[in-house]
Amino acid sequence: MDQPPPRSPSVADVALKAGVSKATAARVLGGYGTVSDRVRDAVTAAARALDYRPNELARSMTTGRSGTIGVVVGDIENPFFSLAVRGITDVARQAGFTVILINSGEDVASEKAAVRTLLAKRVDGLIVSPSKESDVEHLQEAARSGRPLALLDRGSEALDVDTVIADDRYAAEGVTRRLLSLGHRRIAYLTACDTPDHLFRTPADINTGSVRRRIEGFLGVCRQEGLKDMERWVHVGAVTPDDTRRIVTAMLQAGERPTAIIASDSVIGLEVFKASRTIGLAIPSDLSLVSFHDADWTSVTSPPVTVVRQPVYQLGETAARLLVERLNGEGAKSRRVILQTEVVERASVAEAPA
Amino acid sequence: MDQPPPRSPSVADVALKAGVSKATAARVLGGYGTVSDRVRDAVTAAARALDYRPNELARSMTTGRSGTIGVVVGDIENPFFSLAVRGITDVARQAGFTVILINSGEDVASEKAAVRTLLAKRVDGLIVSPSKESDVEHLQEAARSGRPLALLDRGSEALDVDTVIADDRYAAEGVTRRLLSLGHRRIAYLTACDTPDHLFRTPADINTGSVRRRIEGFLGVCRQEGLKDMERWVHVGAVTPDDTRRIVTAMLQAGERPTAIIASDSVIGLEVFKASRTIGLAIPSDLSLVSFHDADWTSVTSPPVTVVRQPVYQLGETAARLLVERLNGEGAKSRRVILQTEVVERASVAEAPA
DNA sequence: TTGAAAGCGCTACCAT
DNA sequence: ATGGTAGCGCTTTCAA
Repeated sequence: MDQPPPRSPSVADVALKAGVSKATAARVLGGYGTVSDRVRDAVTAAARALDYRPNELARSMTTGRSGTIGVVVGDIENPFFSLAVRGITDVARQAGFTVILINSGEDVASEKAAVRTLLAKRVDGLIVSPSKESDVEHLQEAARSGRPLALLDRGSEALDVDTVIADDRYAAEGVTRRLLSLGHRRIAYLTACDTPDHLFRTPADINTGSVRRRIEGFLGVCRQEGLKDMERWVHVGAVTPDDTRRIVTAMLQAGERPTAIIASDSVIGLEVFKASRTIGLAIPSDLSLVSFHDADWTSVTSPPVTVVRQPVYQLGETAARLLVERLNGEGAKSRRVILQTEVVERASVAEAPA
Repeated sequence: MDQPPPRSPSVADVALKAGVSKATAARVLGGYGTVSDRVRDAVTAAARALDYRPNELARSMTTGRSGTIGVVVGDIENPFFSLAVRGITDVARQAGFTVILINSGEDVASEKAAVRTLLAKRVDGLIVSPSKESDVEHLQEAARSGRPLALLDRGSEALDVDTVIADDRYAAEGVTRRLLSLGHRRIAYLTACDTPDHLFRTPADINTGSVRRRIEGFLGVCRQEGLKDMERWVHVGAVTPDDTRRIVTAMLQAGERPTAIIASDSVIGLEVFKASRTIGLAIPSDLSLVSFHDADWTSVTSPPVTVVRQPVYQLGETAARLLVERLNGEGAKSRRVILQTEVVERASVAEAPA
């Protein structure tokens, strides 16, 4: 009548019940080696009777593979990342891997902790969307530890690892040229990336690779067209919707307000849309708006929003595929994949007001 | 000059280098037991020199705790789930747990596989948003296996476990009454939940708890008001945006079309919005729309959409908190938490057209 | 084809 | 305070 410790049955238990050795039971349970049909049946029956469940932990201990990949993104709540993560999980699952997800909040310290945790849990590989391109020693370490690493949406020159990004610079250049051709001269770029003093001076201030490239593209085209000092139109620190609202409102109510705004992601784009409406500025007659990320709602607003469509799902999918290939021992040198974007012209962009 | 196997250093290695026993090194490395300051320093130094990384897998093997909780949701890409998952991960992280995420695609078979995988990986606990209330033996099993389970957004009478849901029935009743009072009689309810023949007959056809309760509320109020046979206005199978578009278009172009539509989530709501616009039906004069889930974009459309605001983040947060408490040995009997919703009246609802 | 035994890296218990 | 040692559940030689 005493309670035996409710330990779940192990191979040893199954072996005992099946009347074979632990090794033999393990062979059929683990699906390796060779066993006679009779023994296989006996073991299978015993396992079923005992409701045996393999312990992946123990398996991982000896094989050295955990069947897990760690994913670190800024914020799963952001539709950009949730879509990318969907791409990752789909590929991972199909390849027999499971995904551990950690949000970094775009904070390097958290990101480091996340990577450490993941490494400690012995993930087989990592997919990281590094919050800072410059601060990557922890990633370097991960890579050196022998665990494959793939970078998502943001690269790093310093890191020789598989990388999947979009053609951000090119996209920004295109958008900027279009705006310029419509007569816009006061064009603002608004990003969540922040600097210590919340001020922007040079692209070097921006640590997020994808965003830095966009700003470089934006600034470059402006310079080409003879516009100078456009740096003052780059606004950083739109971290939360509240931040964004504050920044946009200030910007739009200033003496010399922008005639066009480029939003670095759909969450920011939405806030710009809201704020301009609140202030009473009409899009696109008073203000043109272009947003990165073709979020699903951007086509139903009035007016619908012109966006840079990024292949977000594929970004995740590709990163996962590269990683899985590497985990399977394929591929020698690291690959950098650049996925193409596309500008979806809708109705939030018009000629600059006189 | 020969390569020693690039095995990462273990406690034994650190102990050797520090000139202490394995047990002692383990004590400082694991942060348990007591050690002299001198020894602690020596071990710490050795660990640093060797770049020692604890192996959580091994630790889990002996402690029986993996520091991981498994989460199974329908689709992380759906803003509802990504927000709930954010709530979960925030709480989990703070409590020192890491999250393994699996999408079920609202498919019971996938859900079962997911639970099995998670159990095999020896997660400490599970949070599941069960795709079917009726089909829960795998969850029963999980619960019986001694690993705590918490249900998210959907309950099950059959399962005596911690559950966090919203007051769906109440919300649906309120929305229905409001519509009725505005003269609507042809009110459609549109959900992603599907039935084998894609036809709805009775709430018992709907296996997703939250949705079934809403439909019961909807139907109940209608019946109360003397409307009969409202079952024919319940449409199922709006799984993908394409499905939704097809269903909505057919419904709106039928001889007797609804004057109001209740969308079961924001993804569906968005599609209804798009489709009605495509068809040329004006919201709210020709068609009233109410959507569940106060997605961020619902306030910027023209007209803005009236929604049932669910405390989605808190749903996840609470589920995680209940689970963590249970993991810490607190709480005896299972708790069911019902979070309140709120109808946010915007401008997509008006009197029924004559 | 099957079995015995070593060991993965760690914790935990019992001595000292 | 420190060390010895027995496992955790599995895979993997090596023999038989």
